[in-house]
Amino acid sequence: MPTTARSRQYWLVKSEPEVFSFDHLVRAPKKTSHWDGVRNYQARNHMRDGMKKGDLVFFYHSNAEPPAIVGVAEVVREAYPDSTALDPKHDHFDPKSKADAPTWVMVDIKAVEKLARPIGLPELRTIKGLEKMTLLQKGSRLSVQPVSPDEWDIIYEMGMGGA
DNA sequence: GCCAACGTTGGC
DNA sequence: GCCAACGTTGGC
Repeated sequence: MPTTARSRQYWLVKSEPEVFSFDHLVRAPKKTSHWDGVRNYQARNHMRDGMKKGDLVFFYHSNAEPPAIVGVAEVVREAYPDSTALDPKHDHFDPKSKADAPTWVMVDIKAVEKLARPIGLPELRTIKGLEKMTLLQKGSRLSVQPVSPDEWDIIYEMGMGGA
């Protein structure tokens, strides 16, 4: 099997809707925004090493009532340096990150579609087949996390009201 | 607003 | 290298 063959991967990103909601993304120019401000190494690694153009992303609203998966986005640009880490005036400035060796990266994501029905966290917890989903693990705070194809299919089907 | 869980920092 | 203290995340 050719090693270049690689099927699309799936992800989930969290955002507080008060700060940046899925609707913000939909209304952004070209429905696209950089996903900056990630300051966690594991999340950074997922963006830097895992996210490829064409991968699909669930957009999750944290600190919402209820917290919920609300939309689908697509990776349209792969990891590049997060300029907000290099700007001393920026909230997300990180003095340890250097311009010639940036610690933090961002990707660009584009809104694809809003779920016909948001799938709230309490409901997700009841779905068979999602027991191992990273989002649902106790104490899980990872803001960029992988989603398995099976998990993706289950949630997408529920959200788009098929069946 | 509370607080449990997590990640990071820094003293030793 | 350990680990206590601290800051943050994010559900409730």
